[in-house]
Amino acid sequence: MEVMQLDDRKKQVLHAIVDDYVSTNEPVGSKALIERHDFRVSSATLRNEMAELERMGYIEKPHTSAGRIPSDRGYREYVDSLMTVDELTPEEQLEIKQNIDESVDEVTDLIKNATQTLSRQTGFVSLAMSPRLRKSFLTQLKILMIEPGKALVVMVLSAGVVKDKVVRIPNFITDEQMFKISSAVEKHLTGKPLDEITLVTVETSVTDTEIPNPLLKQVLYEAYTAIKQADELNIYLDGEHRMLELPDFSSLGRARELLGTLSDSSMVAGYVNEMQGSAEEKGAEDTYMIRIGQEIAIEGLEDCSFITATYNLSDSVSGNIGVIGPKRMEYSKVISQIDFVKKTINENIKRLT
Amino acid sequence: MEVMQLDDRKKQVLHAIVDDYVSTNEPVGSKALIERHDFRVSSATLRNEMAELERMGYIEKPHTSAGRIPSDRGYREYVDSLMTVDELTPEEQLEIKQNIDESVDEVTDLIKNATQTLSRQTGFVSLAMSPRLRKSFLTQLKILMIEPGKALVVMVLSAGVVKDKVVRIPNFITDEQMFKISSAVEKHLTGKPLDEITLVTVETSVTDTEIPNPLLKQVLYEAYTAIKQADELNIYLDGEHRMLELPDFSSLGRARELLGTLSDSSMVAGYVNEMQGSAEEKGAEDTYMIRIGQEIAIEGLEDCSFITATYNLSDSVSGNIGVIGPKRMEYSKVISQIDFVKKTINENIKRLT
DNA sequence: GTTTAGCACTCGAAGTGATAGAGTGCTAAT
DNA sequence: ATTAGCACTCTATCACTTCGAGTGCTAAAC
Repeated sequence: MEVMQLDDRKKQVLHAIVDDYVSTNEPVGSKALIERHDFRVSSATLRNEMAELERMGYIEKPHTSAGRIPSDRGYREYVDSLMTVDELTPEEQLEIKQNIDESVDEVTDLIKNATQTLSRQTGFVSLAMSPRLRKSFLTQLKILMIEPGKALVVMVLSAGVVKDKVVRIPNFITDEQMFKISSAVEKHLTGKPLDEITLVTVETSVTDTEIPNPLLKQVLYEAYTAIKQADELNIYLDGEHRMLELPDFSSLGRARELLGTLSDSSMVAGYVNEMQGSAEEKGAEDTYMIRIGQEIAIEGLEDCSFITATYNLSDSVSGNIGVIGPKRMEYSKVISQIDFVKKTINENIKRLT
Repeated sequence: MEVMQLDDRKKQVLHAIVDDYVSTNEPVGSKALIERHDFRVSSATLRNEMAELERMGYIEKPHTSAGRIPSDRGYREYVDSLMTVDELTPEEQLEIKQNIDESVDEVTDLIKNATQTLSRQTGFVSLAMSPRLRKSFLTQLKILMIEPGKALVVMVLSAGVVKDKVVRIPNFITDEQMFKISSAVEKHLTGKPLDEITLVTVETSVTDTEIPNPLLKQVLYEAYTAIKQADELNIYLDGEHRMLELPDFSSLGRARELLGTLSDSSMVAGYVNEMQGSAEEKGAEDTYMIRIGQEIAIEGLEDCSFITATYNLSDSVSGNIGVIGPKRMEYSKVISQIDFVKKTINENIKRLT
């Protein structure tokens, strides 16, 4: 595993091996390589090159007398410097557009829709993270009485998103009291970003002395939980069953492990969020995040790759959309698909806001 | 396939065959049967009985030299007249209670929670249908302006359920106008069951002449769609991945087919709803619905059984909760599990309302 | 008339070689 | 540096056998 640049021919060979393995799903040998690509050298030479590539850690053998398959490092090199990403054909673009456009008034539905489309198009599992709203600020907040003991907190956020939550309140609170509380809280919190709102902020927003303090406190606490809940991250996964169609997971054991892992969606959500965080630190906001095989720090996804992109609700509010598929995938194709879906989402969001 | 009552010994034999097959997952032969149960006869006699049971359609052979497995009809007989359903043990009850009780303020979350628990306990796919709200009536309806061109319709229904929907409205509508519309609509619709509210009902609810008619109509139309949407049925499925653990679906083909079918949840929803409808016709409201194998009119679920029970939000508002598992399941156990989960749901709903 | 012992028969599951084929690494010649 | 050639390795596959559980049937026993 030396530290050493790949010369041009090695790059060519690695490129060819990845391409062939992706399309055939069979370890590729020196002879097959010669047949399908015209290298101007013999298979023996290729064998030497391949032996070297293996020593360098880019490819590996399933067993002695088989061809080579790319290692994680091989895929990484391929993704980072070998492949070229093309735009989708107009037909492919149209297909995606048509699948998404029929859509609706709410951003959530739009995203779900897009995620489903993405899964159908790629044949893999797709996922979407809800927008990270912590940077968005409150533009409205109303607490409506529903019945004695029950109220609805409605919040409108700067990104045009509406959230609400039913909360329980003391039975004695009257309509008028609640109206007063609601106005005071709204006045105090409007314009504040969600991540700056704390329980203290909420509690100090009402100075009314008519309402018994313990009751008031309880109402404000509930309002606070509603606000915090609006800030929570949600993940949406789609197309898990498609993984069973892939030869990569045709062994029941692998399939079981994979779907088991994916069934704990909160774990995946946490990981995506972490990835996003570290990407933002590096300032690489608007690009893709690609994790291959072992790079994914989730048990059960060692044979998968993970690609996500970022969609934007507004300047400061964004979410992720992406794909989990087998390592052996057409990276450039999938990336352009995600890219186009992301663009379509962004366009539609503009239409909705 | 004669029409004929089973005599006592045949019932005993069928009972034993189902029990053994369910617990061993292997076709059961005459010898094994003798060993495990003390019939006071020889294996040869059993063989004769089994041959007869086969002629009558209760059991079948996977192939010539194998033991017998129950047919759909055999399971049906077992479920209808052979098995006995016991209560869960206190420990099992406790486990379920603990899993559900940590729960929350909203009915939706309660149901989801219970459904997850049901899947974990049975090891099968579980499902829940949202409450059928068409018989519930509106107790409140408010239309809140969010920003020019956008409003939130909030509905409170008799069963204590809150629904809302963001709608687009003409930009020119002012806050005061909207308030007038909202009050008029609310006044007119309060107390009406959802299924009696039509577009006409909504449109005739406002007689204000200040607002230009086309604008008014558009707002009312949007309000109507919001109400109709509240009425929609939703289904929630959980634990699909658990099916891969079952020996019954260890052939990748079957597993693929099953999960593919389940991924179209609206199809399952439609079927459950249909089942519920026909059960209500027969007046058998408060019992279980059990469908076995081919009885399920959904392609891809031929090897499954389908058991659902009914939970109640109020007298006239109910939903379903249940399980989809392999035909080869411990019916009595699963039924008591569903029963207990259902009871727990009902209790918790009382607490919430 | 029902029950039972006995037996020939069937069929899948599991094990065993044997063979073919793809691929490799190495050596020696170009 | 490249290439031809060859010995070697390993898997996949297929035909073949064996084993055992289970059946249906017949004839005897109760």
